[in-house]
Amino acid sequence: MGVTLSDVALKAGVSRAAVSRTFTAGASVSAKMRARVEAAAQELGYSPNLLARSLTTRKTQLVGLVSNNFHNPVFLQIFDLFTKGLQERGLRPLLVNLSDETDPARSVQMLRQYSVEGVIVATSHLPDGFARAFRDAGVAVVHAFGRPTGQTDVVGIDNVAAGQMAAQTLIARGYRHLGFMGGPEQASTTQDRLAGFTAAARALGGVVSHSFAGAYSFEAGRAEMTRLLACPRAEAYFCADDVLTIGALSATQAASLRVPDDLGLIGLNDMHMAAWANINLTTIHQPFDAIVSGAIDLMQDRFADPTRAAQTRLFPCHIVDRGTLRAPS
Amino acid sequence: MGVTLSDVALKAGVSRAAVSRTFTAGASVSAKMRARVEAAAQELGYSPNLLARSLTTRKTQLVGLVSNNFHNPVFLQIFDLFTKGLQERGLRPLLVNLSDETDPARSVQMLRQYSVEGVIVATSHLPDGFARAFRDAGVAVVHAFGRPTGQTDVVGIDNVAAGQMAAQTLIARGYRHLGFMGGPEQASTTQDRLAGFTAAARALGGVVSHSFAGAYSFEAGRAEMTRLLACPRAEAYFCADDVLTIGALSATQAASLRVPDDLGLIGLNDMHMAAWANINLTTIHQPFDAIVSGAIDLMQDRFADPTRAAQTRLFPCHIVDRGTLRAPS
DNA sequence: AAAGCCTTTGCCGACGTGTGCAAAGAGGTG
DNA sequence: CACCTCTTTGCACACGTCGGCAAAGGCTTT
Repeated sequence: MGVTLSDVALKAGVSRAAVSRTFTAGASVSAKMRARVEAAAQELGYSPNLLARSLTTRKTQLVGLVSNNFHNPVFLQIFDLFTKGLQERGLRPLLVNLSDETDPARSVQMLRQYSVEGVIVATSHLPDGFARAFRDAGVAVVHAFGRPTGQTDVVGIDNVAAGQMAAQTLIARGYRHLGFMGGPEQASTTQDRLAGFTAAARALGGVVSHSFAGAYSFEAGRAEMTRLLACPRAEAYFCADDVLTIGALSATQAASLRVPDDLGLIGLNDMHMAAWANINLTTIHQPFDAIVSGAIDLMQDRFADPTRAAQTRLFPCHIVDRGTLRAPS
Repeated sequence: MGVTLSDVALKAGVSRAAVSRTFTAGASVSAKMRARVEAAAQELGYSPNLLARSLTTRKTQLVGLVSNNFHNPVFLQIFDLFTKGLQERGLRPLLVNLSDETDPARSVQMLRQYSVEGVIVATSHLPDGFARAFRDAGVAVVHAFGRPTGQTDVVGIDNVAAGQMAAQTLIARGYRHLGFMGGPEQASTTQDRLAGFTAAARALGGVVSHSFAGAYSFEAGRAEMTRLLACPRAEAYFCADDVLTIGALSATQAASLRVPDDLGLIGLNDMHMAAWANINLTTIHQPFDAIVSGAIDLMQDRFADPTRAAQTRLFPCHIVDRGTLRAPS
């Protein structure tokens, strides 16, 4: 257990440097030497210790993958894409669960202790000082699904535009009294989507009301819609997240209202579940694959040039028509 | 960037060893020295490089968290529990997505190169030679949700017993013609649940048929149930996974059958979604928290004693009654 | 065959940290 | 004050790897 460079060198009867060179890309080794070393390595089952290597190369290939939302099913898709994308590029994700109890500062310190080269934060809300702490330490940090600040690399969608798109779609389908159901009020995604939605709806002659669910979760969406249905209600609602929308849909069905005839619903994300036949949500598709690979690209760009200015990459969304909105009139 | 032991030692005017000792638990340092070093470290923003440390201590605190199922929403719950549990104990999960394209052998090599101390495989099917490769390398490996083999540490449930429980429950509710819908036929979980289900049902005078869905997914469950409903059907089905059950439920509703009056359904897992009001699945609860912390315990036990015999820990399940099965007669 | 060039090889000193060992210091006892 | 013991400190080496440097080797050219 734990066969090293020296063991291989000894076995092959060559210097340790020769072995090192056969395992480092772009080093000068003759074919004969390479074959000899590889034979010995094979026999001993050697492969280089990446942690020891990182000590001299200063490259760990380690990346922090940080999220605080392990409840919204959409994040499983996101983790899937990130892990695959990182693996393809030879990077290794160190997964950090930044749930409410855990102190962000501790996570920052931990990731620095492990010499991660980059950090991807997949959260709508970036904890205070989080990005700065990494920047100061020379660690590339990319905020996926965040709000552009000019200070940090951000990849995601234009949430204001997404809100506008929702409003335009509802108006185009003949709804006039519109409602917005957000997630937590302080979430930047909620704020931006609301701003775009309200502005566009008013510009098109719509009437808008809004409210917030306590979390981006099924239960919160269901509870909030249950509350809304007790009052005079809008004709259609834009819910700022699919899982929220599914909750709202459930409340609507419980109230024996028919969707989309009695009430229209449009979500945002187009997570896999939105396409399930018993859910069948009309929703705004968020291009997760583009966002994820864009985030990794941006991180690698920063590896190459740590001093470049912060960059923002926003990808366009589009409507996916299913069963919770009536057809265009 | 990258302040080291030497920097702190220089600043504090002490030896490097003194600094090292202030940051290693259980080392002999006077209070005065500790204060002095900590002040210097604080000022410089020093914290020890864990990768360099691991070179001498041979402890990385790194753990591989391996899964091949990033589609079943239940795994988000599982990742949540694992990341929290590992973090609490000072261990760091390196997340590996073992999807079909990626070669298991490469993942093994990668994890060994990063000197992980342990590997948790959260999959019903363990790739061939996976466990052995780690054992040979002296890496603790625990198979969560696996089938006991005696070769590897396994934590999970008794799937045969779970199948029996499903059968007993259906019989007790007055169903007599029973169906089993598994996931992929070669999955050990499917095989064991089927075996238990069939044996118990027959012992109680039930009549059993069975079939398999192509995957543990909504679409596969829906497709398989759609097929089943075209033939003479059973009175109630045990679906070997909640997400499969939800697919089956969707197919049943599409066929305008009422659940549980026309058809009974029971799932397995009791994932969060099973409790959603518009799903409301009667299902067998799998105690994920116990399984996850049991898996971490077993891994740490093996850190302490690498030579101990392989151990199996199975936790009991229980029925959670909701809306897809009629009440006991 | 000698000279010149380019490739390949080995030596040695990093990288940032832990730890055994011996020296130095502190504190108590006679 | 001398002696002993226990704690604290510093020195030096080790962990597994990379890479600069110079020596050695191979090949072509004159």
